[in-house]
Amino acid sequence: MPDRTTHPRSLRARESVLCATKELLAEGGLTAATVDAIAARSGVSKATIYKHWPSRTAIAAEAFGREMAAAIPLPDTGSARGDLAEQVRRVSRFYSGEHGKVFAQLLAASVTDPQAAPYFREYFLDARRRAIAELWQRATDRDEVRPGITAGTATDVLFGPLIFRLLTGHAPLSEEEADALSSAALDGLLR
Amino acid sequence: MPDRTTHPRSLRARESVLCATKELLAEGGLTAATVDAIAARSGVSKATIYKHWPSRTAIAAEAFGREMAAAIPLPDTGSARGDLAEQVRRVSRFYSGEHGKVFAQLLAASVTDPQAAPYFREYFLDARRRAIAELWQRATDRDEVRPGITAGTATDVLFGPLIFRLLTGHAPLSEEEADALSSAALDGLLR
Amino acid sequence: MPDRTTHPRSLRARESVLCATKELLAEGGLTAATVDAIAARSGVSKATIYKHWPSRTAIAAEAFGREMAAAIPLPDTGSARGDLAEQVRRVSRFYSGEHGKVFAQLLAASVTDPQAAPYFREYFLDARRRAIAELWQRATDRDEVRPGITAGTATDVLFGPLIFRLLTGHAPLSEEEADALSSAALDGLLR
Amino acid sequence: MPDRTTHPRSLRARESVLCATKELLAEGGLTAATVDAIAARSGVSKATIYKHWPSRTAIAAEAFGREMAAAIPLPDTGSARGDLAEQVRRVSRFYSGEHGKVFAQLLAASVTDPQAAPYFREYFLDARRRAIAELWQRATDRDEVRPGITAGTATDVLFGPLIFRLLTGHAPLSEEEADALSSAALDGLLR
DNA sequence: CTGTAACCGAGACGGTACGTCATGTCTTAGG
DNA sequence: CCTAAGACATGACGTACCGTCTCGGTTACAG
Repeated sequence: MPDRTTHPRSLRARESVLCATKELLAEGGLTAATVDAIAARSGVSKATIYKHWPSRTAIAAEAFGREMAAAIPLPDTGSARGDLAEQVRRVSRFYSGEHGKVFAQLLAASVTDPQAAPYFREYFLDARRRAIAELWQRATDRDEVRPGITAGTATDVLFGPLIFRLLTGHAPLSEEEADALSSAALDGLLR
Repeated sequence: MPDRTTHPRSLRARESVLCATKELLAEGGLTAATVDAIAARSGVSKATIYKHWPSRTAIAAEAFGREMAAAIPLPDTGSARGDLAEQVRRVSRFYSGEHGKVFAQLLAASVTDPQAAPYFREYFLDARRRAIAELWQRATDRDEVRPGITAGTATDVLFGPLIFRLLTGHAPLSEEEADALSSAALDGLLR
Repeated sequence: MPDRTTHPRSLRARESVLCATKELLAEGGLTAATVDAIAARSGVSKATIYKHWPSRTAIAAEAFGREMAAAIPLPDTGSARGDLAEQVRRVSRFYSGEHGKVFAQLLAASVTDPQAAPYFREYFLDARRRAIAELWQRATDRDEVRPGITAGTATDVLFGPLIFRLLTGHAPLSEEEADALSSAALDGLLR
Repeated sequence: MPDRTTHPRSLRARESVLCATKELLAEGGLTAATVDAIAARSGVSKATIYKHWPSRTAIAAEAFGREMAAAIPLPDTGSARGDLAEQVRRVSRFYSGEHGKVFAQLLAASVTDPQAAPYFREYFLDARRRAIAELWQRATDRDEVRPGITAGTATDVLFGPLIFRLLTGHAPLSEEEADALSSAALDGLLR
């Protein structure tokens, strides 16, 4: 976890590193975001980098996650079903774009690198899950959900399929496919 | 893809390599299945190995996939819903065990290593998907499925959530959770 | 040493190999004359090649030596001094050309590869030494030589410097230099 | 060329490598001085080694050359002829010993490996040539040399024959032979 | 304003694995 | 029987990136 040092120099270093990493990720994916490359471009030394993050994957997760934080705003269509379907569509679109590749690489790297997993979770999953939980709460309040289904279950049933496809590439991530998936899933989740 | 040479020496080499890899995977996961380690244990030289497979991940995918091929037999409970729920339970159990870790590493590695992806697909996804497609066909024949839902969609909605949890570890893969997921999913997939 | 098999197939194989090697040497020096390359170009299998020669260097020595056999004809200027000086000039010219590089590589390889040394000696040194010995005999007959100097000594004093320069490249192999060397050497060898 | 970094860590690494290489050369000749072996024995990683030297031959040249630097002290017999003859005898003795084999391997390797040639030249030839040039200067000062003969020519005529014999092994390097060669050569070089 | 202690950049380093290359041996099938 | 074709073990190569470390110079803050 970031130690959020408040020393001004530390702050500057953190900022430079995250910015450089963001650029490198955009240019060549996770492969290009070598620690050496990050150090070279950011002007921050490797020693300093390792004082702030436990591994390269962690840096990448934070850099990319920060950038993506507001990339997918929560929809508000008036109905829970509409909101959730729209959210699936948006996430699918995000995954199928250039960013999707980096996201997949990051997720894959987090499997291998246990030190980075918390970063990935913090900067990607938690925010996303909280967002969905909010939509789910709305739906619950409107009494649209089937009884006994938790927000966690709903999230996994709705977005797990997208992740699955993103990682294996066994099926497309088009809008139609996203709708088909969300439609099937929502039939089981909502009344 | 394997060239399935029928040359007897090639066969022996292939066999040794896959067997050694299987052992290494069992002992230390994908990390331990180094090309050097595989070469050392199998008695097959690195040069020969690289004549048969494009990368270490490809070897591991084939070795592990072959072993896992019959690990999850198709259930036959009499009803489509029962079959699919049971299959989700079995896959979940598989993922949550020791093998699950290796499977996750393999899936993650396939994201990074494009040369290995086809191997992973061939030895894991395709067989599994065919199995599900068969169950789905049974269900269709019994007129239990909701109209317009393809076997592919069903597969992803049922198993995507498991994969999602396996990779991120954000939620457990217990039997109860598996049932909760399959129950919600099946409500949307079947009549 | 070549076993000079007289079986017609063996002869054809030998011929093909030597010819292919000659071409490869001309194109890319000793480096290019890989056993695999020789086998591929000659259409003779590696097993057969190794039945006729003990190592790649041996093949190259024979192939190149055969070609170079008549490359430097013995001069006949009328005087021993003239003949020897001219011979030094010719050998120097040979060394400084494209062939010189290959010759140097071959000599170098023979140092490392003891199996090839006899081949190198047979196809290069012996013929050359015999030629010089002949010139030396002529000189002796004409009573031009200083007493007590053998043909062997003369050969080494005359040509050793050229070889030295060829190998280390520390000094040029121009005609002037050759004349300077032969002049100095001959002053010590002849009356 | 060595970068002669004054960084203390670099110095330590350089020293370890050269020392380990020296030992390996003594034990098994150039063949034994593998980069892997050097790295293993010196405790310096291969990556670091390749940061300091362009090739294994270069390391060997420096390590061996440094050791041999003072192995052949310049004689001072009072006369130029005596000095030079004695020097030829000493060099011949050096070549004919155990070190001679390594020297020959090194010279041969420098032919093949152009990156190592400068190292070989720097650590062997240049020092040696400078030494001879000094003797030659003494001789010139005493007015013992024939006119028009440079130190370079003298060096090659005196030592080329030894190198020639060392490499091809076509004739012995005994003391008598050395004297015969130097005698013949000096008759042509000095008054 | 200045001393001093923390901090930093630069980058060398050991380590581990990678994927490639050429050698010389050995096997198989075919003429 | 000898061959072409080529698979194989061996062993070294040179490269990449990781994460640690050492060094000497800066910076920031306290006295």
